[in-house]
Amino acid sequence: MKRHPTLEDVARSAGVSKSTVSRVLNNTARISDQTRRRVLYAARTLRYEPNIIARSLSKNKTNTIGVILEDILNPFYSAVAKGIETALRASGYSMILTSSDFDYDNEVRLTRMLVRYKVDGILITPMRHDGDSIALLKERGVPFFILNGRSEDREVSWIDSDHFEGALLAARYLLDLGHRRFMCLRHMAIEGSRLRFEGFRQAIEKSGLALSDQIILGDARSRLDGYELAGRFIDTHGVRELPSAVIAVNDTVAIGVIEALLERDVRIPEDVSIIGYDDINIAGLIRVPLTTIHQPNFRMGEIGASQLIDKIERAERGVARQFLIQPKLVVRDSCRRSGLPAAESPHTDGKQKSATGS
Amino acid sequence: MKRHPTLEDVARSAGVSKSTVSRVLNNTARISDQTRRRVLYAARTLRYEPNIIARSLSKNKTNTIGVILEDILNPFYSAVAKGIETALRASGYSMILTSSDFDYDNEVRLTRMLVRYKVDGILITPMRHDGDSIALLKERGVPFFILNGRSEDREVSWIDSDHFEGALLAARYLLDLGHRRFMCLRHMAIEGSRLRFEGFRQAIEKSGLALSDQIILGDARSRLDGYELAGRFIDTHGVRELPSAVIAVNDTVAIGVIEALLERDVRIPEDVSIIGYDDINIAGLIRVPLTTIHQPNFRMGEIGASQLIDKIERAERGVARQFLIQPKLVVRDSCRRSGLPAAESPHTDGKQKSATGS
DNA sequence: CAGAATTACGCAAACGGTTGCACAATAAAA
DNA sequence: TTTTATTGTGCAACCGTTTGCGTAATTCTG
Repeated sequence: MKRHPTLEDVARSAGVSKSTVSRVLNNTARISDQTRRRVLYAARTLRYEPNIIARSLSKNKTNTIGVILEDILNPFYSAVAKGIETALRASGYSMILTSSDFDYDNEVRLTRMLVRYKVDGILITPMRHDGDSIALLKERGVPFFILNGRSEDREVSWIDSDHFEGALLAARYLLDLGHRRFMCLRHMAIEGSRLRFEGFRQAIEKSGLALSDQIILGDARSRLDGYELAGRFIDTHGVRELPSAVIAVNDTVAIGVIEALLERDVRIPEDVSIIGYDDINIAGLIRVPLTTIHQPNFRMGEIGASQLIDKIERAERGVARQFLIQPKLVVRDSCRRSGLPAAESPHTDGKQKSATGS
Repeated sequence: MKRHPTLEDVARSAGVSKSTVSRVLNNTARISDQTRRRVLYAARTLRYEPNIIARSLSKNKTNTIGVILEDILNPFYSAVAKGIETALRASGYSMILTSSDFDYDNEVRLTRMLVRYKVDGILITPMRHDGDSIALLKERGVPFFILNGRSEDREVSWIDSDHFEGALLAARYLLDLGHRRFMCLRHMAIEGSRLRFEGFRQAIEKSGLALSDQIILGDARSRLDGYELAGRFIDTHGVRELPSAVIAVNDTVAIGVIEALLERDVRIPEDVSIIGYDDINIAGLIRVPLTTIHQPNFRMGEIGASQLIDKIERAERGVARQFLIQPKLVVRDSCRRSGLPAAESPHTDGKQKSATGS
């Protein structure tokens, strides 16, 4: 087992004390040119690399931030992670990336782990804003920032898209296209997803329809969930029971649904319209280019990371900041007017973004 | 600034020494039931969380492994990362995930950073097997494992797919379909990608064609690269100069190419066939389900991580292991026989995997 | 019931850095 | 030339754990 050279080794080799070496390497005091040169030379020849662990212990600062996302396999979160990494790297931080896999206990466990690692701050997509994770962070005074979620507490900072509004946009769009019966794939364990469902419900009820007439399938978070839930529905109720439109809690679920439908020879959008949420980068590239609700994924990661760093470095002095992103409807090819014969599709070229006239 | 409770605090509160607390918490010595209870009680009420940094320094073990991938945005690597995380979590390790963005200097910088962090081991997708990253790791005796790459050194462990063979499969498949002129999007900065190009070259030359007759576009690694390179080609040379088939260094590039072609009203596969590499999870779901070469992404991450842990925990005793994965051709809808009029497409349902009869 | 073995716990050093303070050597001021 | 300020460096404590060693108290043995 080779031992890595330490400050002590460098000091010995340069004939000075540890403190001097430390000060030279960190440029933290006036050192004579002669010693400086000697120290640098020794450090270089020994290929000295400072032990960050020791430094962290001593300075009580790790220059590491912890990230807890719900699912790193979801392209939406990949992009968020990328945004985070970009911002962090620019400020000299690195990240410990973890994924709760939509499991609350996991999330709490990971939070505890990161606290133990003494990360300088945490970026988290919490499943509940009043859960144990947030509570622990508050108690310990660990700076944190909520991604893709929010909090009633005026003291905590977050960035979130307006899920409610986004879902309203989606539902209204389909309603405007004449759809009256929907299949909604929701996921009630996550706050944001619950809000999306609320948006859907409100749109339905405001337009005089009964929520009980809608088909609501539960706990869909991944492509597989969408695939299985939709597939099972058709296989037990038959294709004829399919409503004319599907609203999915996110794009990956939507893609799974599309798979299941196409496999059973249901045409999209001729037979069934479908709308997603997130606008993941491949949303426009799948078999049926997906109409969806856009939120700026990479940017959200970047903002979260830089806000967190701000908070860490300015300590308590800054006030909390909240960002509520207005989602946008992105019309592609997966929706069309209800009851229309399989004629002209409302194909729109490129990424025309527009809001429904409400 | 709140201070986190330390061993000392727990000890004081329980009326014992630090050592005792440590031993109780780690179950590392016989302790009387009475004291144990007192200690546990104190720890619980103080919400004590051990300081991993201090522990790491003391034990000279961080239980963290560093991961350097080329691009976390590429779904192939997302899946690899997921596989890694799964295996690590099962063994009580966590990961620092970083991405070199296909930049060699970045890779070296990140390696150095991870060495400083005193990670117990490193999983790396090195751009060169004889580069500075690997050299540093060897010199320091940091256990490492190469993902998606290999090394001539018998001492180093790696898992890689047989890029050469895979590219051969791809090229032969297209040759068998009657294609004679290709556009190849390659990426020479990465070893694996170079091998893929070599496979392509060999297939071309063995079948009596001239490499110089092929259109070779350089340094494509992302969807955007594919989109721009292909788009630019058409815009300068005209659609008529397009060959009948495209071979892309990976699926994301292939998807970019497809985008560019479709935008310019080139039909796939009627006008141009295209084949990718990696079989990322959405390869079958894009507008034109992509024929590609499959490699087991998640599994590769899992194997890499567990092999690395093995190496770490068994120290020097284990011998190096190499895994060469045989890639498979996955036929979907993006290729068809050359010269065939836009008639019946060779659509195959689902994910039929087959090798070409060579 | 004395001596040996075992049990339960504390002391203090170590891990590898950082940093406040002391102080010698030199330079500037009186 | 003496006093004072400045510069350059070392000493030692500290960050929060783990762990080898020592020892008092308890239990076992014959």
